[in-house]
Parts: sequence; C-alpha cells; structure tokens
Amino acid sequence: MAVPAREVRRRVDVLSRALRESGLRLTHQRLEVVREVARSDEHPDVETIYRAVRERVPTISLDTVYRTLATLAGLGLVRRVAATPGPTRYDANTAHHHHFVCTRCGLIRDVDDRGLDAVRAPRSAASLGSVESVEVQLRGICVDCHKKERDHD
Amino acid sequence: MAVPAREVRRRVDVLSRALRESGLRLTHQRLEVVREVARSDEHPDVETIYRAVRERVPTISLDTVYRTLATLAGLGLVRRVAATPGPTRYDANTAHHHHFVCTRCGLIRDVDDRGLDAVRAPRSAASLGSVESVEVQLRGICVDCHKKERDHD
DNA sequence: GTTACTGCAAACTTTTTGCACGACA
DNA sequence: TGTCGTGCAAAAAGTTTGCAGTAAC
Repeated sequence: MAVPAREVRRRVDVLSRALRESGLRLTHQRLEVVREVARSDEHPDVETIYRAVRERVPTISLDTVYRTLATLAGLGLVRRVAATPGPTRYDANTAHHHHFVCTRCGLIRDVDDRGLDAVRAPRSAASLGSVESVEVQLRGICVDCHKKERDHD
Repeated sequence: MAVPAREVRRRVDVLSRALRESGLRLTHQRLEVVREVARSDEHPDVETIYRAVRERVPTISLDTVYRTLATLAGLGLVRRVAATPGPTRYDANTAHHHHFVCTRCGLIRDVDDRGLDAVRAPRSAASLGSVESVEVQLRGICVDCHKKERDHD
C-alpha cells in the first residue's frame, strides 16, 4: 500500500490505455482489478486481489480475476513473480528492479538500487542462451519475522 | 544429467548420512528419491522425479515423493526453486549459485560465477530485513528455444 | 447490433492429509 | 517390538475451460 498516489494513477492510466489500444474492452471488472494490482507493492496473489476487489465489485468472480491478470501479463503490463512456492503473485512494477524475499513468511519487497542494476551476466552465460534481464534476489528474514521471533522467546 | 558421477555420489552420501543423523529411516523409497534428485541438474518437479523413480521402484507413490522432498527440504538438504510458475521444482545443489531461467520454456540451469558471487546486498536492504544470501537470476531465452524459433520461421 | 467479457459450474492440476498396513532400527 | 514411513484414497488448494447470458464499443 506504500505506492505513492501519483504512481498508482500513472499505472492505472498506462494499464487502461494499453488495454484499449490492444482492442480490449475496459470493463468495470478489469478496471478494478487494474486499480487493485496498481496500488499494491506487496506482490499479491490472485486470491488476495479477488478479495480486495470484491469489496467494491461484490459480484466479480475469481476466474475473471485470473483471466484479467493473465491478459495483463500477456501484454507485459504486469509481471508474474515466482519467488516463493505457492500461489502465483503479481507485480505492477514493470520497471527493472530487484527483490527482497523473506524465506520465513514469503514477504516480497521491491529493491531499487543502482549497484544491483549494474550487475551484468557473465560471458559464460551465453552458452545457455541470450540473457534479457538480470534480477537479484536478496533472500533473508524480514524485520517482522525477526520481531516475532524475539517476542516469542 | 550432466552432474559428474563423483558429485552424484557425494550428494547421495551427504543426503543419506544426514537423514540417518536426523533419526530418520533410510528407506528404499527415500534412497531412490535422493538418488534421482542428486543426479539431476535440471531442477525437476515432483512429477518428473516420481516418473523416474518409478522405473526402479514401480510401487512407489506420488505422495511419498512429495513427503520425501518436503523432508529433505526441511533439513536444508535440497532446495525448492521458485523461478517459474507451475509445479515446485527441486535443486540438490545446495552450494551458493545462480540461475539462468528461460522465460519461454521454463528451463533452469545453474550458473557458477565468481563475479556474481561477489554481488553484495545494498545497505538500504537492511531496513527490510537481514539478508542471508544474494542470488542472481539471469532471465532470457535458452538456445533450444532460439533454435526452435529459427526452425519454425 | 456485434462481439468480447463475465459469471457460473465443472474439470483439471498440484499438493496435502488421514488411516491402516508394512518395514526399518 | 515399537514406531516411523508407505500406499491408498480422499480432500484441499490453485488454476483453467466451456457455455450461455450480459455489457462494452
């Protein structure tokens, strides 16, 4: 929820425009799914988005949320984040960035850092394929899990 | 399958020993699952391991494979790899390393590189939690997918 | 007015669980 | 021999799909 209002607006705008320009209809349901995914920086899964959207569109169905997110991902407007086992999670931040992943609770936060952006694929990787992006995952224990551990001891 | 025989032996040995030392029984089924995961560097999913093991232990059940891998992962002897959507995949290489991920077919290969090992978490990450490891994902298109594309055009 | 989208329901895939029998230490 | 692990079956969790009605353009 820490995404600045201006950035949320920009994302909703970009997403809405791109849907229209792809000849797709901007339905009430799609708009609300777009709003929800744009406003979150917690890399929510489909169920979480579904529950949030249902507050405003009580009749929306889970499979519409699945379909909308698949559509958006297909257009490259949101990204599937595969950093933890379990349900697929989505990220509306399509700029190049990195992630902190809590191995205990599954929390994922974006990490923006010039130093990490500068990491380049080694030459040896060329034998595997063409590298299109380099993403760094910082794996560890988040502050919340540390706090819980201290409190429970 | 490109894991050197010596390394496979070492892995099977470490895994077997660790199971015993944890007071767990080294059953026929567990041993074969261990062998299978140790011999692969393709980050197989449970179903794949199941099919391979069933060649040698036709009566083994899928849920035993699930349970064995969960046990091994719990002991830190194998790692869940969450780099692609779909079924969870396992990696018997517990040394610090990086991955090349094909965004088209889901292929995952290990990448060993000193330069990538040297990447450090930025100071800013401390506000998110304690970073225990830094893993680099090289995302792109593998040589096989490139070849297929050329052949189909 | 078309055509694409939605909601419902059902199917499918992946993973987990309860229980009784069998096998390891 | 006692206990842990296995296989079977069923359930739970996550995701996809077909179809008929509805709404966007």
